Amino acid sequence: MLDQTYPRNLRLLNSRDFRHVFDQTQWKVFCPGFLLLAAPGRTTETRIGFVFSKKNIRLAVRRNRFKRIFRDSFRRHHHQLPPVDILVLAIKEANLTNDQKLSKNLSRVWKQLNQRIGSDPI
RNA sequence: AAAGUCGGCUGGACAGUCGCUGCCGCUUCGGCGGGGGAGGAAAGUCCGGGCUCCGCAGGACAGAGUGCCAGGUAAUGCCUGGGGGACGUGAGUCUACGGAAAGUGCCGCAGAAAACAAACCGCCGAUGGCUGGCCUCUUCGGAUGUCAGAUCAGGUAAGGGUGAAAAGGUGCGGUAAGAGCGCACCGCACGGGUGGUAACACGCCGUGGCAGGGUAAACCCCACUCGGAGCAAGACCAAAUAGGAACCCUGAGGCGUGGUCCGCGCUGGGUUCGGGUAGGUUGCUUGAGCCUUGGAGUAAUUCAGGGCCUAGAGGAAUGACUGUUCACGACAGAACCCGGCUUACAGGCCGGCUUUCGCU
Repeated sequence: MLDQTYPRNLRLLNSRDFRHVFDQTQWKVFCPGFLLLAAPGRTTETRIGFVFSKKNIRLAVRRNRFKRIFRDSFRRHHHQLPPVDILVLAIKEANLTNDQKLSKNLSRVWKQLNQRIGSDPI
């Protein structure tokens, strides 16, 4: 049975975690509307965090929705990924995408991230 | 039935699988099970409170807000009822609704004139003058009277015309023509009376021929209200590092220089305490609460009895997928909590009332 849960230790929890990813960014992956930054993990787990500003996604409903789609996809795929810390940034084009497009893109995104890490190891 | 108007409700449903989260129970501390988990606007943050801290807010000035009356409320700029005004056949809707007789500013175009009024066209020309006819008188120059004409002085504001607005309207009298000039009725102002808690109303009485443009969401004047900051408020626990205080120990110590000693240079260790950063706990959901029955009140609301506990996260949960189904699903996500207002909103449902038409 694959581990598809999403407990607390798979999330970036405080500003130190976030600062770490920003300062130590080693891999980047684009996804329409979003930019993923990744850095070597500070723990033995693969972790994820979000920076969605009101400036880029105006409605709170849409911000929540995108996070949930990301989180759900992440909990299904995180077992494929090495222990890195991932940060998802929303950019202005996030307004142009929608739920279906995003969830479609995501399985490709994880694969792409895995390749980047494989070709440029820690 | 159609059109309209006012008010209220609702905001896909069901099942399965995989997740998240706080609560309860069990636990071999790995987890397992159970039952909770966004809104009518959670939104804008525009008002009013509770709560917390600063503080103790007395006066003056400034500033902001409110502005018909009564009631409701913890409170309000909100709500309910009432009054005035405007709109609509009507149900109803709208109303920032104190003061223009304290002062200042502004008022396009048109028009003769836009404010201690004035007089373009028009009307009149009684009165004073001018010209002519006639009567009477005559000192033969004229004088008096009367009639007519022109309209010089002048009178007038009814009519025309301009405008949103030009010193109230209609009628009769009056006059040279006119005019509140006089009178009647309507309107207006003031005083009184009656009704109403009051705003205010009156087919009531009296007095006065009669207020003198608009604009105060322009300045302003008047009356009333307002201490400041906000849950990142505030309270508690508290590493590591640096620094501080007190006490104790050492000062023949330790480190450096040096081959070693002397010498020279620099100062240490321990315990406790308070402040306090990261971080954690709390504030954090039982409340001006919801449902229901009955009473008071036109209503807002309130009183009494019974029942219920209904999100509480924290880089921030409430989601994803699959199937069935229907009217194919709008606006939109809690962040200390309430009461309002405002704005957004696919559909659907219910009720009151009005107008028109049809039937009995």
